[in-house]
Amino acid sequence: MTVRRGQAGSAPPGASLTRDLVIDAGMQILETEGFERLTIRGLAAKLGVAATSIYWHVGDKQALLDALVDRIIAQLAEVSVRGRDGQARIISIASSLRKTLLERAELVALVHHQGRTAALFLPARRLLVKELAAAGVDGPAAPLAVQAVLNLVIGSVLLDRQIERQPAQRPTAEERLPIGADGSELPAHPPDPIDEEELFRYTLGALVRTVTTS
Amino acid sequence: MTVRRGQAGSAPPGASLTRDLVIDAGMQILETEGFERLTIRGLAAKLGVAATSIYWHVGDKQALLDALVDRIIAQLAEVSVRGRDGQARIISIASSLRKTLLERAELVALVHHQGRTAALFLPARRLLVKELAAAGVDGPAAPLAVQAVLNLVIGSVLLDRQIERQPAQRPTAEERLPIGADGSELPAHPPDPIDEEELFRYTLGALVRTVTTS
DNA sequence: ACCTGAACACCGTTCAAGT
DNA sequence: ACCTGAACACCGTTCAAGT
Repeated sequence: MTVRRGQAGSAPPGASLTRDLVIDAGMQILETEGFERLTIRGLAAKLGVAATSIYWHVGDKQALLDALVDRIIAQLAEVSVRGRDGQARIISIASSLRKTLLERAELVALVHHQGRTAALFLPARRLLVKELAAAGVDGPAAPLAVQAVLNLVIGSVLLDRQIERQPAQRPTAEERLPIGADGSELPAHPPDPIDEEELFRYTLGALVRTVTTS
Repeated sequence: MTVRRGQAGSAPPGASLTRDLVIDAGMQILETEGFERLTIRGLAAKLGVAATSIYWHVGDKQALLDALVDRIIAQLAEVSVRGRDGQARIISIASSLRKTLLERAELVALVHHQGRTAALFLPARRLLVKELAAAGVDGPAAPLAVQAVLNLVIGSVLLDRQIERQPAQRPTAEERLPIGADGSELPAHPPDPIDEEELFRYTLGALVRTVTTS
């Protein structure tokens, strides 16, 4: 529990600015207005102080982003495990992680952009190593299997975010050709919009089956 | 073959500015100095014209990025196919695509950021649909399998780029704990740096085996 | 048709100066 | 210790004006 300031406007009198308050306000801008709108000057205005005060409390913009990413990673650290056998538990870890990250896909994109993906995935990595060991997977193949699952998750989240942002990807002239140049009738895009959830489970299932039976 | 200007400095006299020349120069900045250094003003300076001339020839910055992404997609369209049986050919498509994209990972990231990933993957998608059909995979599972392979590739490329950029991800205090709080001895990061190529082939193999035997 | 400079509304950042 | 305004070096973009 930290002290809260008002949603907008200048600061209430009596509360002095702290590093945490600055980062709180930055997080709020990030979530409500998006990354592009997060500026030092805008952040200062929201707090009712001069832009240079930000530098005193948290440092330059990179330091601000580092602090925000630290907070995001801490928020997204929880992973749940369910299921009886090893396969089900591994799939449950990956699925719950994906679900959590999808709800904050913009923040995940920022974490990734700042090069902190490994830290974001650390709790899930620990769980996966444990579950794989319990399922009898060890030796040099184990870290490979863990990373394969994590890659699947982050790839899925990063792609899903793009699909949300750009529901109908702008087709170029070439893509609008009704029939392939070779005479076949291959549609340029999947005929039905693909269920990303189903797609994820499909690949994950294939991967986990291989991992636990080799 | 298009007319080329000098590497830097002002334009040679006699050659009038065209849209293609502007985009050429933009591409050059993108490749040699990176996305962050690509500015309208810098581009104009490189061409020896006023910044406002860029607007006349190609439009605003979004229009410039669109044109650059179109060109990148055209450049990266080639995909090769090798191998006798269906499994080998599908793996060869995915691997060659990954290799091509990895050589231009920064440009791929831009394409992805601009929401044009689907267009980038269109030629590979066509090939995959064809090969899967030849391998006897059809029905509603086919587009799912195709997209699963493509997701694997783009995920691999986006992650690999991050690893290149940030060889040692900045560890937080919590990550530096030598031993897990539960008493187990799980290393926070994979003990050996993972071979991304091997990782990719591992998941791809699992996926293709599932696709061609279900 | 093509190109210009001036201007506007922004950025991040530094720094000397205040209290 | 904490906060300020002024200033610097940038951005993208618009627009009236030139030829």
